[in-house]
Amino acid sequence: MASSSGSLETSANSHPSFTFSTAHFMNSSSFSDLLNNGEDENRGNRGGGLSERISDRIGGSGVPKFKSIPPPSLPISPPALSPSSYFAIPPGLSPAELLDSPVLLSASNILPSPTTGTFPAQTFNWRGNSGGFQQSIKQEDKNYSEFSFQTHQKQSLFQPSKTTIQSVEPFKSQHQPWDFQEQIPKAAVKSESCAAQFHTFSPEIPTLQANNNTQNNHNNQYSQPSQTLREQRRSDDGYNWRKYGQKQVKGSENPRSYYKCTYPNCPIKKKVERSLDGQITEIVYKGSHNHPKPQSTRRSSSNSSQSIQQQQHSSIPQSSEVSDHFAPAQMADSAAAATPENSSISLGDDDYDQSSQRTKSGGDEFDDDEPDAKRWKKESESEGISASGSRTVREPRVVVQTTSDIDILDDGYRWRKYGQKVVKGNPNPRSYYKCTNAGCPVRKHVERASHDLRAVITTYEGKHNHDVPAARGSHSASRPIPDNNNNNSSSSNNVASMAIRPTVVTANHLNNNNNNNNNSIVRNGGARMQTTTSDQSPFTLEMLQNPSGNFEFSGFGSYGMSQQQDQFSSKTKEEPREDMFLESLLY
DNA sequence: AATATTTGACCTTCT
DNA sequence: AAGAAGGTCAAATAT
Repeated sequence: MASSSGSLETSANSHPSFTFSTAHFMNSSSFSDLLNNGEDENRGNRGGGLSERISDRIGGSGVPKFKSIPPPSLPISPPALSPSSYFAIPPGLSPAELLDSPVLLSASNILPSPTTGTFPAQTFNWRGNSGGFQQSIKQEDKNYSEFSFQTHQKQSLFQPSKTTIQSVEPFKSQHQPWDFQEQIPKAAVKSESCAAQFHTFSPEIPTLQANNNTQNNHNNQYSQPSQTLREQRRSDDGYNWRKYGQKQVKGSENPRSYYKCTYPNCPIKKKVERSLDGQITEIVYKGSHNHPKPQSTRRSSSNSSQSIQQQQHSSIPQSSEVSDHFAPAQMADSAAAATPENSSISLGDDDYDQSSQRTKSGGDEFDDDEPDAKRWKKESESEGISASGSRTVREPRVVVQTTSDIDILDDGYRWRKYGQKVVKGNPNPRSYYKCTNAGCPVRKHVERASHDLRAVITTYEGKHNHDVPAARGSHSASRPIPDNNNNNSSSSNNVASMAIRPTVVTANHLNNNNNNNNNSIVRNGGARMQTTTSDQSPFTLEMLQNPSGNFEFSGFGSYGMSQQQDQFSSKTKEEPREDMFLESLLY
């Protein structure tokens, strides 16, 4: 969900086993730690931190430079973990098997998304070393890792908002499971899409394994710089990319290249770091494609859009099964667009279909790492919200709604998550959303209070220029049209005139905070924002937990598997989870 | 000529 | 407030 990060990683040193872990959000301290770790990750500790850690993990076997992101599993897993939160897959057992296993997700200590109330995913640390190859898919969303994997046919899947796939080049001679045409072998691929929420992932993991067996040969190619960059760019994931920048990032000798999908208006971007010898050390996807994969690629037809379509279709049912909170329209959208989030870790086909990002995840587009604030700013500029600077105003991004990046918030409007970031002063990630209505400039971001995870702070920016979308859920239908920001005339139109006075508002159990909250303006990078906080108690974390402190798995199921929604599931359709867990805090 | 890449400058955010 | 860092732009250059 909104902010979760997940990881799927195989480490060279580890035994041939897979470890799945769930984030333990209930423990605020650990949660904070987790977040902090994530933040560090974003901050660019890439330089040494990760490498060192990796080296440690690999036993100093000379894992070359490979930057970045620390294995999410570490940070995510608090020392004192409930045995139930982890489980190892014995050698010989493939992830696929696990995926089909009814066992899986024993959600524990998971904190629901502030916006959707859905549970952030479970961290999914997957370590395997078939041959000492190390790779990882992790989310940079640092916060919670969420990695989607199918536990059961009807189990929900989680996908990382940001997914990173890392591999260590040193293992050239060893098994290298994934055949990333972009020389990904020693690369880290992560998705920054912020969105990611419940996504299907099932097919991918198995594929990875399969590839593992068949792609050893390909590994060699990675070490061969013969392939031109252009070829690589076009082939890697089936999409066409245009490089628009390159920077030398601090802490690494490897230059980082910035790419944009060449498809018109496609918002996805990716960052690729290559070692001096040209090998990719890290790939970070941000956002999601709003179009199908180009048909013409050097890839085999099997990898073409058709297969993608199929893949997507296959995932849709799962999504629907899993997440009631996704509206039909969203589901449809998800089907139409091949997005990292949707494809999740589709490392399957020879291409790891996207970043498979997430998400974040990032979902996203954002990232984490991504200076969401910056993005926020820039997007605002592009939409004329607050143009500043001499730069040319960019056109509004074309946003494609996907199941992964859209949330229907309790305020009745449809929101698309476009970013997430851990902001200073609060280890909890702030999710960024924008109204999906075409041309509507309203944005909002939601974050949990640093000192009370149950408290959610929602900040609105702008004013809707349209009515509340047709109700897709019973709630919004009957709900009065909220006017975010504008609950009351005085506050509505002129946010700027509002006094900065954060207030705690008790949200209605069903309707929420609806923005009727007392809005207060909060400075946010110059942008005027209205902050609303909901305080609510109907739902508490405790309610979600079983006596042992873990969330009942059944609770999970309710989110996505049943149309009959219980309190939760019904709520999942709308963001009111904010209300659900609310208790605001602001000063 | 069209398209893609390079690269220095600019912008924003964070410390 | 200033500097550092990351991200993006866009003119210049290359293919």
